[in-house]
Parts: sequence; C-alpha cells; structure tokens
Amino acid sequence: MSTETADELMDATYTALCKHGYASLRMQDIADESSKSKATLHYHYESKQDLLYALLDYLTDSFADRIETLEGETPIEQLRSLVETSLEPSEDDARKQFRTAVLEIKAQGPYDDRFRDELTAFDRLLHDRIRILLEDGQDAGLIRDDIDPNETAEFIVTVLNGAQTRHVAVGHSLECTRAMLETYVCHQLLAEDVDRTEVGFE
Amino acid sequence: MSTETADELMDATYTALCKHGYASLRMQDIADESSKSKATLHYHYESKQDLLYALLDYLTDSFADRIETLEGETPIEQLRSLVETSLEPSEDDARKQFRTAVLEIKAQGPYDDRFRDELTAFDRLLHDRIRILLEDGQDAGLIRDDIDPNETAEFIVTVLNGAQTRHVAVGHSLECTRAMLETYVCHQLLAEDVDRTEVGFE
DNA sequence: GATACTTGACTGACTGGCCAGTCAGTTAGG
DNA sequence: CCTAACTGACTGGCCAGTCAGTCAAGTATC
Repeated sequence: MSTETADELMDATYTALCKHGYASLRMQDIADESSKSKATLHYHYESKQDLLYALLDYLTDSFADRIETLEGETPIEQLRSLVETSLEPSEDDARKQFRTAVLEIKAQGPYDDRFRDELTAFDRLLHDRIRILLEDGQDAGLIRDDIDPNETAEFIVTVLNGAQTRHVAVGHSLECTRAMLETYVCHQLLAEDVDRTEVGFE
Repeated sequence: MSTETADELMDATYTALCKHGYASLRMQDIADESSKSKATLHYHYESKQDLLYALLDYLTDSFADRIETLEGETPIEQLRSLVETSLEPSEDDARKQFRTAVLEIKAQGPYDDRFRDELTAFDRLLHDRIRILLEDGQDAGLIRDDIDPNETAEFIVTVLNGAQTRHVAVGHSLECTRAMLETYVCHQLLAEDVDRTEVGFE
C-alpha cells in the first residue's frame, strides 16, 4: 500500500470514527469518507479491528510528536500548555466527538488486549511527559522539592481523564477543571519563593 | 408486573450487563440470568433500551440511598468514606466489570439523551453530596473558609471519574488516586488549626 | 359447583434488517 | 503477460423484535 493510500485511509477512519462513534462505526462509513470501496479496506486490512488498531498506532505516534515540544519558556508554562491542549474546549463538535470515540475505546480496554496496550502507551506518554516537566521544574527551583513527580504526574493524568470523561458523559465544562488544576498547581506544586507572575499566574 | 418480577429482571439485567458489558449485551443474555424468556422481557419492556433505562433509574435510586448516610463522625471522615466507596479496589472482578459497563454507558451519553439525563442525575447526586459535606466541614471549622465548596466538589467528582476511567482503560490503581486525594484534602482543604489526627490523618 | 369468558403473564419459533467479510472478477502500470 | 490495487455483488451469522399461541388465575352466569 502506498503512503498516500495509508494516510488517506487513516484520515477516513479518523473522520468516520468521529462522525459515527466507535459503537456504530461501519466499514461502509469509513469507505464513504475515502475514495476507496469497503472491499478495498478489507483488501488492505485483515479486519475492521486491524484497521482501528492501525489508527490508534497512528494517533499515538502523532500524539508523541505533539507533546515532544511544548509552548512556553519554563516547565510550568509548558505544563500549562499541555493541560490546555488536553482540555481545549470543544467549540466545534469535532473535538468532542473525538473525545467521545476515545472514551468508547477506553471502555473497551478490558475486552480487547490490543486496545488496552495502545491505551496504556498513550497514558504512559502523557504521564512521563508530565513527570519530566515536574522534575525539570524542581531542578529549576520552580516546583517544591517535597512533592513526588511520579505520583503528582499520575494525579494530573487522572484529573485530565476525569475532565474528559465528565465532559463526554454529562457535558461538564472542561474550562472549570482547567481552572481548578491551575489553582492546584499554584498552591500545591509551586515553590514558595517563586514569583507567581513570572510563571504566568495572576 | 409484580414487584418480585421487576426486581428479578433488574437483578438479571445488572448481572448480564456486568458479565457481558454494554456493547455485547444481548436480550438473551439477560433472559439467561433470569427465570424468564427473552420474549417475556419484550412483553414487559418496549425495547432493550427501555430495559436499560429502567436499570439506570433503579441504580440511581439505590445510589441516592447509599450516599445519604455515610460512616464517620465528622464531615471529613464521611468524605473519606464516600471516596473510599467510590474507589474501593476491584478485588473481585464484579466491581471492575460494573465500572467498565458504566464507562461504556458514559461514552454513549452524547448519542442518547435519556442516558445523558440519567448520568447527569448520578453526577449531580455525587457532586451535591460532596458539596454539602464540604459546607458542613466549613461550618464545623474543619475546612478552610477560603475554598469554594461548589468548585471543590466539582474537582473531587472529576478526580473520581478520572480514577475510574483510568482503572478501566489501562488498569491504573484506584488506591494510588485515593492516596493522592487524601493528600489533597489534608493540604488544600483542611483548616490550618485542625489537629490532623482528630480527623483520621496520620 | 360447574361452565364459559376474560385477562395478564409467559413462551418457542420465526422474521427482517444489518453488516463484516468474501469472491470472482476488472483495470492499470510495469 | 503478471501483479497489485481495486470493486460490486453476494453470503452467512447475529440479534432485536414479533406473533400466534398456551396457561393459570380470576370472575361472572346460571
């Protein structure tokens, strides 16, 4: 399969997944989003599951790239940027639909080993990135030395997951969680002698 | 329909939902868990969806009862008890399977108004209960006056959601989140002049 | 107290629609 | 030619929902 075709199919799968959701996603929906027929999808991919696994790989890779370089001078600002990306409001439907599809897939984790592995990779990427930001923050004297970067990163990842789940399930505001997380970072994590305004706090 | 039959069908639906998950739940699975036939389920309930809506009502009611009275003398201890119930480890599979099914249903929120309404009721029950505990804690002088009980309750509900999502999706430990939440309460919420040992902190 | 009628609960067997996956081809580039 | 890419038409399994009936527990009628 040519790279263009592969990319086209990944795009089509992504679009169809967002549009229809995981549960009611049909191979025909994916074909409809591409220039290829349903039979062609089966020609390139063993099964519908395989196609979805390929999409998850693809998304994980692009997520890894995206969190590599973050906006902001200090680790604190970079952390803020990471959080803002994760909790960016779904003004257009597209983002919320994607988050919904991801949540559907998360709920399939226990039934599908491959999904769980992909989700675990995703989770770990995010966790490790945050842990490193916290460690960098400690090295720069911006973050208290008495917090555990590992556990704190776990906590932040959990909060991000919670915000996304509630956003999808009950329409809860992402912004509300973002604000609480900002407060948490400012009061619990920031070293006492740091000038708040220097790291973007009011 | 007699109350016994109704209860039996709710039990059967609950058991089948946990055993098979939402996505692959068939009417036959539910019938298999009860003494009735599949056709009887359709006799009592318009559709499979209706049966599930009835189950959610049933579960929401029993959840409301359960959070009414919480173990513990002080609001702090009661909050701890509520958190522990929400994050009780899934030593037996049953609890994890139920959490998985709930997550599957949460991910259906955007596609099903009735589900979203039920989920919203559930979310609000939990949020309001926590808000009241925080307010009681403020009245008793146990919790800082400068935190907003409403926003803080939102934050805690979000953390609980996140813990459950990660637990289901990637098998992340619930205990780990429980511990971080304990620290959060102790450092961010507890009033400064409170003797930590009096409210169960080490 | 026997007979017929009614009704609610229940069921086995069936149907119709849906959809992943298959297959026997066609087409185009090398 | 040969092969990889591609396709329309088809198939088989699955499952929610339907239907024509059974059955037992009333309840009215004589």
